[in-house]
Amino acid sequence: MGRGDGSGRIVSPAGADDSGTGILHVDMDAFYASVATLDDPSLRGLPLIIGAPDGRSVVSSASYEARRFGVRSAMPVSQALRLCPSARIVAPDFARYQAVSGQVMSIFESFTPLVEPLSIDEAFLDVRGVRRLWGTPGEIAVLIRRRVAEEVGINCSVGVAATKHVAKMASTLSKPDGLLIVPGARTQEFLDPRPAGAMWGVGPKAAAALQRRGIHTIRDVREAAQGMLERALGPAAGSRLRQLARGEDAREVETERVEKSIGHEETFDVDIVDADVLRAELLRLADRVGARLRAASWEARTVAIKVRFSDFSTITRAQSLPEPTDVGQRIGETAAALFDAVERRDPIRLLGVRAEKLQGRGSAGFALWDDDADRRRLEGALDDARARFGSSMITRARHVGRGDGRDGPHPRSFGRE
DNA sequence: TCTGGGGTCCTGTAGCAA
DNA sequence: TCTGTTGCTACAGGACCC
Repeated sequence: MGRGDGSGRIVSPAGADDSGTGILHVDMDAFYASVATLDDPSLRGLPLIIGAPDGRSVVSSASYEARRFGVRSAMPVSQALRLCPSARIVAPDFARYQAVSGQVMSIFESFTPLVEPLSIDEAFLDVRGVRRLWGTPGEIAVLIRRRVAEEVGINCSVGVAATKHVAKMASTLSKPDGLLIVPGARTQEFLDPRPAGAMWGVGPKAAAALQRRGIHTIRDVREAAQGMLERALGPAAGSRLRQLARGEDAREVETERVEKSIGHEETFDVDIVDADVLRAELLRLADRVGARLRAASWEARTVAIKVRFSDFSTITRAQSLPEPTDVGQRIGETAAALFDAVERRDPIRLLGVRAEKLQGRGSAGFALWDDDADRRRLEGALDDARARFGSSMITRARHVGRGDGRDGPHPRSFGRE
């Protein structure tokens, strides 16, 4: 089956049976690399790696030409270059990806209002109610693929099925530039022979836990005793997986999604020991988190920090606040206090600050604050932060994902496609 | 070989109150 | 008053997703 490089691709013939379906999963092919090629046609046909060329960055996306060499997302760029020395490295341009994503999502919404963006480059569509307007789900999938190619200039793959889970699996199998339809009545026949690890939500750990119990295929999952699955994966995941293996997936396409946390983290070019430098870095991250909270009119009830040491071990610490806040200084003070309470003093490669348990502030922006004292305090804090951290007192890794200084609203995930 | 960044969800544990 | 149970919340860690 699909290994990310297009091998094992399965597509449906024209006019294939689409009875009993209604959910589409549309996924852009090698999205970042496709946008790079769109903007610079001389890159077409070349192995491309989207990522920073140096530091500790990883591959955000790779063209299919690069994937044939074994290059994969999330692989260190240095390793990717060893596998494919001829690859061209292209720096990511997230603002551009966002713009192209907007174009694509608009096309989806011209077919149905029931669009659930999953990330910058993929979405679920419920087309059950628009049959009279546009045709059957299979016909709509063909139209969408054509329009995305003609109007945006990039390829996408579409899975058509009765449920989100099966549609998602189908689009993965059809990549690149494919369409795979799984008629409702043939859902089980489609699922049964596929590896358990191909199921959405089964990562390497869960797949290994299943393998150890002799569960290799989705049929094995379906036939396994509920108790055994729950022991292997926990009660929630065990029971959910069994349902998915039976083709049962009642999740609707949801158009509204509420963010639950906002955070920033940074990996340094070199590991840092100096506590003052680290504290300053925490305050800088907290300032950015506060700015995003205010931009979104959210307040956070909990502040969490993440510390990754030189040996890659990672700890998190969190503390709830007496009162919710969107002020960077308050978040920074809490983060610094959490950091000071960490006893381990090994060199640190990454720091992160996250605002959790978000709640609406009920008003947007600075101007609506009615408390002048708060406003002066924030301005003072910002001035202080600018004075203290305005200059580049430490070197940081070049960022492949967000964390490049551009704050603002963004979809659920932005770093990798 | 040396592992980014931004998220969500789940589980286990501990403390607290009824 | 003490003990055990139950339920809730907070916190830490980990798996997973793109």
